[in-house]
Amino acid sequence: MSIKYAILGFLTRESLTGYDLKKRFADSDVLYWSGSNNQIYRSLVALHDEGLVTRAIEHQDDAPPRKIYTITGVGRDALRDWVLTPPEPPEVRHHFLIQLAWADQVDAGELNALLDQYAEEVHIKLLMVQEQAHRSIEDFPPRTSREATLRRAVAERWEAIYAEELEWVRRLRQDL
Amino acid sequence: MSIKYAILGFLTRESLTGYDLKKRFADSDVLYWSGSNNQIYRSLVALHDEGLVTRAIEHQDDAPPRKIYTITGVGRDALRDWVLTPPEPPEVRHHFLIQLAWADQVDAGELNALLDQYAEEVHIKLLMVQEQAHRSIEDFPPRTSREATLRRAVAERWEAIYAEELEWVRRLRQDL
DNA sequence: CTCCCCATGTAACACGTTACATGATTTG
DNA sequence: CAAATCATGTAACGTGTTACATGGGGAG
Repeated sequence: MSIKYAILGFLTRESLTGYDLKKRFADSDVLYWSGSNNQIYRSLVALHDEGLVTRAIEHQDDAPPRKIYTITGVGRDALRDWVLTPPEPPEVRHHFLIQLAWADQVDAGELNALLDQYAEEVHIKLLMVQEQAHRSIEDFPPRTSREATLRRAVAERWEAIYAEELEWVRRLRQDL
Repeated sequence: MSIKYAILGFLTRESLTGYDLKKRFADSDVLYWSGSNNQIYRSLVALHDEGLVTRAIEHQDDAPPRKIYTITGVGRDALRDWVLTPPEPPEVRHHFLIQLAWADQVDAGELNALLDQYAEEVHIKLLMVQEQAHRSIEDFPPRTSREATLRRAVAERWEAIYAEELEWVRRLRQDL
């Protein structure tokens, strides 16, 4: 369920090398994969085997050859099919709430410090997704007004997730 | 980062068998692990090796022996230490937002159907976490008022996550 | 001269899921 | 009689992370 479609998504905008894709993933918090070499290069090989991308090899005498991947018609169809697969609710791995659920054993000072630390972390995340949203719109301006609406909605949702988390933890801090 | 502490958490309330723990995980959406046999039985062996739990074997002639696990003092300390480890923001694997980001290729009818399906799924999740929160409080009433506050805060957060997701998708449906 | 960027990839490990395997007792 | 519940576990697989390995070019 899978990074492969995220790669195909990027390739709809432009042809890219594995290295380029790695940077795209590294720059993005909302695409939650680490984007490690292993995953990307393996996925590209698989996508190529399945005929969803083509590979152009640009030989360079003094450096390793650049392999530039381009999405195929079949690839575009596969991406479209994936977009229409039955949607699932987000999987939220909320470590901190599990920690809190067993936090009655710690003393008040430690608990406050924990909440403050958490608020700080969430705040950083919020700033990051906000900045990414701006950069994304600058770097890849939407081509249709519908795409603009969708992209705005996606960005808003990510911002709201962290903004609401931050409000919640601050409220809890007050309540205790 | 890890299921082992969730197991220790359950064991602070009562001694349990692997099978009991499996049910606890299966009943819980917020503890995001599947709670498969493999994970639980392996974790229990590891916890036992580390001295964080003790194992009492209750032999039964006609059935496999029940192995009842009890948390040790060392185990309680380990759990307490874990609760105080630096908190991290939630990891949100938001499949659907990735789908939406590339959804400009589908037609309006399909997109609406997709959003409706998604709203339905999220609604179901919301009902589930609400029901779980009630059951949890009935089955394991909090022992201190501080624990009650914490448990309420945790439950509220889970409900809010899905409630806000639902509002968001309904708003987007209107906007399109 | 060192560090970062470009550009490729492999190997080992950790984590998690599904399916397999066994067998008694209770419920419909 | 079939299915679910109790109770244990193993095997195979899939996914994802970290670390390893190589090597040229440019910036400070």
